[in-house]
Amino acid sequence: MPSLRFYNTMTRSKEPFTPLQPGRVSIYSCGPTVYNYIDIGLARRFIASDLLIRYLEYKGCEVTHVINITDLDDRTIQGSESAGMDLKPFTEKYTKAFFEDIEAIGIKPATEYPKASDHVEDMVKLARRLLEKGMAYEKLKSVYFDISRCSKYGKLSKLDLNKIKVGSTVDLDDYEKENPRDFTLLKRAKLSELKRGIYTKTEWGNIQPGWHIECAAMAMKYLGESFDIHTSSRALIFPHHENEIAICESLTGKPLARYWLHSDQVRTSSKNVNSAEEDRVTIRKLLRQGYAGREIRFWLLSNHYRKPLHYFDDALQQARRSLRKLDECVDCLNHLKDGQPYEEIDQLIYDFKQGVGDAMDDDLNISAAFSAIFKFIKQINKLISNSLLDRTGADSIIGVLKKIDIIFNIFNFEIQQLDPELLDLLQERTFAKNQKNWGRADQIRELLKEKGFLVKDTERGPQLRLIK
RNA sequence: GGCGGCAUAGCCAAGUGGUAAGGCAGCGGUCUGCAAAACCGCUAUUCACCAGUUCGAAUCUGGUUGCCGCCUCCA
Repeated sequence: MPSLRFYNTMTRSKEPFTPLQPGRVSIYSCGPTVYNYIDIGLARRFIASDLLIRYLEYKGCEVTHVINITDLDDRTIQGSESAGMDLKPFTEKYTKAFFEDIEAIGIKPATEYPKASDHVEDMVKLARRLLEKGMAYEKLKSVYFDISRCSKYGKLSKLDLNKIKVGSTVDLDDYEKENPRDFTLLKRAKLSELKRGIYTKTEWGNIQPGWHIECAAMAMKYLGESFDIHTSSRALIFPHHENEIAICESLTGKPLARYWLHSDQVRTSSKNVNSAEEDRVTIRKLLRQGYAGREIRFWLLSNHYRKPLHYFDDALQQARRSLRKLDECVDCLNHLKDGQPYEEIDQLIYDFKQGVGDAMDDDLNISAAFSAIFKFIKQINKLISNSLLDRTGADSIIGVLKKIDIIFNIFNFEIQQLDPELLDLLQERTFAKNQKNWGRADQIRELLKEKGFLVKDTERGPQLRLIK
């Protein structure tokens, strides 16, 4: 895949992408912490990795994708306590919700979804190895990573440890580290956790694994010591990914991931979405507001993954209207009967595929790819309105759109099956119209609207469109 | 204080040296009993500002201004 290039956070530049094994790509994505419903910020992260995976598959790669489920950490423990639930049913509830939500927005299931709670032993083993190597130390029954022993620490975030402000976002008094920059691998379980039975017994005492070692353990267990791509959001570069790298690479001496792809955040009125609870825009909330999953998907997809995406009131409405344009064209193609064969059709299709491929090869340039799609749609519409397309041509176009939609999953190719009752109403309206009984015709139009259908009078007779 | 990102039409946004893609909105037209939808057409002499390099700059260099993100156990 010489033409495919990704922006690698590690090198801060676009690099040609070549997988470790030709034709096979291994990807790890930081997963959700299952203590709440996912919001659009988190959803965007998974939309970005979904686009990446779909494009690699479109290019013929076999992709192994691992998304972890963080079901054992401070948030889930606290969340379950406030909810008055045991940890397991609590996290299971939100894990199930997570799967439902990503399915609703058309995200392909990952190959594996390892849970942190099932891998504590692997984490303890990692900590043990780090201690043996002298990369970690135990203090007051917690195990910390010793950053001073890791010369490459900071290579991903390019932070100069001597210049950062320590303690600006964390209360240092809570920890007994030798160096405030060291991070926790295993931390001593709290009294409340011991009472609830949420702890793991080790040679250092009863502990809770830290977040960084969770991802480190699961990534290496499922994808090996070195894999192709690590995806996540930019906000996690420091300290999370830096610490993951520190843990894994000081044990293996190999690069954990060869490419680091980070998506940017979703912002709501200049604030980070992960702010106050009532400000959180969850996928569930949007679905309840009547937006289709595919509309949410299209919107989340609509800006380049490395750029911030702004959420505003009309954003989803705009996405809906854009999709309508695509649907309308597919609808026309589906119903096309006559017309002249268009001789340049193969060239048109070839150029279109080329346009989309060139755009996506360049670090998944979605704007340029969508531009190519809408330009193509416009050309097709023109052919249709000039009767320059025959059934065979229409079929080829539907074929290429279906192919391209492997990447985007935004088209709707379903041919609508209408209820006979609706068809009767439509027929009655046509009859009324022929009788010039406008009152009755408009009345039926209203009635159909109440049933959720819009009447369109087209050249090939009246059509119904579902209002979503 | 440190590190990084961004600035292109009413809004979103592509474009890293050759004369401004695309979407939404707007306007004009076709169709229609009227609508709606759809389709067709139009809509930035100009890319935050100032200077420089160049035959040529949104694109490169220096500076200025404004906005945003991250900075240790919070995912």
